[in-house]
Amino acid sequence: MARATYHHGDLRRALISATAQLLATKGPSGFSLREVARQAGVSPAAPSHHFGNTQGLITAVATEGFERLNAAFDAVDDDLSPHERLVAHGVAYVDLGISAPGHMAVMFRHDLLDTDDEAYVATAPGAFRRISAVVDAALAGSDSGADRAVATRSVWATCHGLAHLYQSKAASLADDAELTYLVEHAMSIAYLGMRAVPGRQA
Amino acid sequence: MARATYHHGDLRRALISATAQLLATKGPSGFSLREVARQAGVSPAAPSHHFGNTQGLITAVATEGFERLNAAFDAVDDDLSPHERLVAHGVAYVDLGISAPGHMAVMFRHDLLDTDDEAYVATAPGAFRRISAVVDAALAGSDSGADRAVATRSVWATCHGLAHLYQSKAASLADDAELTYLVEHAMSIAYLGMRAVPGRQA
DNA sequence: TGTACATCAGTGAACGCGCGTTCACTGATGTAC
DNA sequence: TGTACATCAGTGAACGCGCGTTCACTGATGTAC
Repeated sequence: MARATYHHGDLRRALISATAQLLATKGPSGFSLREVARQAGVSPAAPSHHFGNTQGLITAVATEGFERLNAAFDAVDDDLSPHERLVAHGVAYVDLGISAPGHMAVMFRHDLLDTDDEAYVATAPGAFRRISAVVDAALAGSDSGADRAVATRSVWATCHGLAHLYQSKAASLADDAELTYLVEHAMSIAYLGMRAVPGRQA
Repeated sequence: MARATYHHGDLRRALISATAQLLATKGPSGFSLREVARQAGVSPAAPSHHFGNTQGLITAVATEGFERLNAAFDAVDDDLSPHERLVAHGVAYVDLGISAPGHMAVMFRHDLLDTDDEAYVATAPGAFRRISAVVDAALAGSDSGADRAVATRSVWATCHGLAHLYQSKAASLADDAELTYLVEHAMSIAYLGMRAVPGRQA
């Protein structure tokens, strides 16, 4: 990856991409600033120049991951039923784990992130808010006694757990299609279950 | 932590404990063999002597984690209803995340483990089998169309996600009691949901 | 009970390595006139 | 259009550090007689 010019052009983006790729293949433990620089074909000092330190670079990757997740959520068809929308959001979540494993690997690693970073703070909470809205819609019109905050976190945890187990190869899933099948059914179980919680009248 | 004798007595156990504690406070990225040796008050070469390398030590911690998880599952009262047993298993799972965060931090980190390790192989799959049995019991007697393998993994992922979000402080849970409350309701949602899946007749 | 000796568990100094970060620098780019 | 100069982006050598692992060693333990 030899550069034609002395200046790179868009080193910031190149470093983020290289980091995501490195995280996907070696995981956070196998990651180093020097290795990223090597992969980007750039001197060892260059990453510090752009991101200050490791934490800054990891945070930039995580933020990009949340941007993609929010975009995927927003791309879900408004005309779907609440049930279908919940399923679609679950699928979007684990799809990110498939298509951007490097990003996913650090998005919730608060030990590696600078959680005060401006761009991160502006992006990350949006994902949770979107899930929350979908769960609200799923509960609307039912006489379910389910606590909305609880239902939201339960859905979130289920998506997160599926993506995580897939990523750690702990779920012994044959392929990506099986994961999609799995999350679809898991979201249906969540939908049916949260609506079936006995209400006040019951 | 000065030793009275030249021989430690039970260095193997001491190293595992020190590792678990270190993992709980600094996470896997902040862990090193030398630091563990330091915490155990032992020379830098001692851990290698017992576990070969980092992977061996981490695998021993993970295996101990699975032993505890299996024991907690087995301690669940047989006389409970299937619904209650499912809830109790979920609680047992996240309780391990609370009481043994260091163990939990590595139990599914296949990138850090030697998954061919004899003790690990003898222990780890048992946890999944126990959850599987509880889900089977929860579905028994219903005309649910839910795929058992799917329901099992969904339950597993939900527990895993809750424990993980709690551990990474991503779920902004006030305290341990709130996590327990959360998992109880999440398991109820799963129970009700998996039984509500339309069957063949529907 | 006492002695000799084999085995075992942990030592500690040493090694080479990759790391993050620094700093004076230099080549490229953009702007003013 | 051409020139001077300021700004910017990335260099590359150097630093000190903590790491995992090695290896000859030594102190403690256990066993045989």
